[in-house]
Amino acid sequence: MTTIAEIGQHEGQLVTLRGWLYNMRESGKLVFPIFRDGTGTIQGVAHKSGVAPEVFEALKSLTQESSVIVTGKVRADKRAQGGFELDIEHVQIVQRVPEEDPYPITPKEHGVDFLMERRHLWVRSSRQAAILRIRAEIMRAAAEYFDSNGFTRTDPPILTPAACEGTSTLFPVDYFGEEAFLTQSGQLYIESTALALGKVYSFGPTFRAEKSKTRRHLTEFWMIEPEVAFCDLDGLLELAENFLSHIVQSVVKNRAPELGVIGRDIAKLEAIQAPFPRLRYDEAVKMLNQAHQDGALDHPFEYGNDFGSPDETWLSSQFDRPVMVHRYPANVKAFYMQPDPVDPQFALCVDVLAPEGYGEIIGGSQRVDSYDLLKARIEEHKLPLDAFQWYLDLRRYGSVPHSGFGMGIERAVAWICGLDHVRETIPFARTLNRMFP
RNA sequence: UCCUCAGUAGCUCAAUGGCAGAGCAUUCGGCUGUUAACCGAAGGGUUGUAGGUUCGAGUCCUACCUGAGGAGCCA
Repeated sequence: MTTIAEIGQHEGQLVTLRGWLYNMRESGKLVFPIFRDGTGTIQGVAHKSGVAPEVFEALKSLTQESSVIVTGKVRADKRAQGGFELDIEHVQIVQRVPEEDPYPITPKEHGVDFLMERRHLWVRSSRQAAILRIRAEIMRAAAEYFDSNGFTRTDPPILTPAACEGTSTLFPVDYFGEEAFLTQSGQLYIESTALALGKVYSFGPTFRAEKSKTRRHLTEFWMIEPEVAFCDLDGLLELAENFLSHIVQSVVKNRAPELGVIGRDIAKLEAIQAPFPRLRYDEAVKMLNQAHQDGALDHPFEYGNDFGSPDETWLSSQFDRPVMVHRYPANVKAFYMQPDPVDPQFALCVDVLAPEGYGEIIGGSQRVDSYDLLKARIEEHKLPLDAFQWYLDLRRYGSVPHSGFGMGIERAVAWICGLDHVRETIPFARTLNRMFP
């Protein structure tokens, strides 16, 4: 018993594979069934004269996605896509897909709606399977980076009593007759574990009931968030660039075959090495205004605003590495962000924009550490002070400068894989119009 | 919530207001090296729903439904 991924180690040997029929071509007394087993695909070959009659008939009768156990000899062949072919000797059909109800996803083109409606089957295709393996590597490497750099993983609750930021829309749930919400970020909770353990991170699903209909939005997405005590904005920028470099280089090193399957330009990923370019908000605004004058952007940028989606897309396409834009105007950013002591109009925050036009994948900041300022901010934003008393405790008892960021896994996967929509980056995407399957 | 576009065979798409079509998939037949194989044949339709205009509507009009792309908001 072996797998297609390891087939190269068995050249000339008789092996048994367990899997499914991916596609089949025939030519007279020859059949070319292509098998997949979850680790890859391989083409089998059988001559009518070379195998037992019942084996040849069984192969000819196979329908797409029928499950099989197939035995054959591994042979290197220049004509084969993976370099190897299987000379079939025997096949056992585990379950044959009936032709009156054939597998619906053919090797030809399909529309988005059709495929999303059959996402439970679509994940079997080579391309989707490769994306899911790369996603898994990104998640593994992300956790590995923190685990091996002195961080402790502390998981925040998913059911929460109130909004963390008070702005985004939350999904309400009935909690024994009281209203609770699905978390939209673990940040406030890991600020408290950071003051307990020093360097912490959280990694889990988050939920936002925003009615966003774009290629960058899901209502349920995974976020990895580090939070570090005694860390300022400069320390956070360094953390972000080292973290991202580690993830991308891990994917290049460990998932090269999958990057090949999806046709990703590996040279672009190899260039993702720290340090990353850093831009103050002011400098970014200058670039945007110049771009508008040059006709690259339709609308002039108004100083003091947050960047719009087209602005981010343009900015991020100007660099071959992620660009870190820092010190936005404080009034367009969240209430918990520390003002810059040099000029308090600006917040000590950062957005990391992925290159090739992918835009924001990380948002973070140094947090307000003064009790009085944080309390004033909560009141200014008309947030319920009572609900934030526990959060204010973190500034009552041993407050220290601390910083953290959040990275959306699906946006990172979309960028690293070069995809044009985040719906393909998660096994079952939850979007504004789709909760099925 | 707003703007734009789309909905015809299982799938991807055609059809000037005038006979409902093709490729792929499926079934049958042919082919001893196919690479989204190819060649021949067959079956397969309440044109998203409800109204309206017209001698005649897939096509024009109205409303609704579903989906897609974008804006805002965000990761």
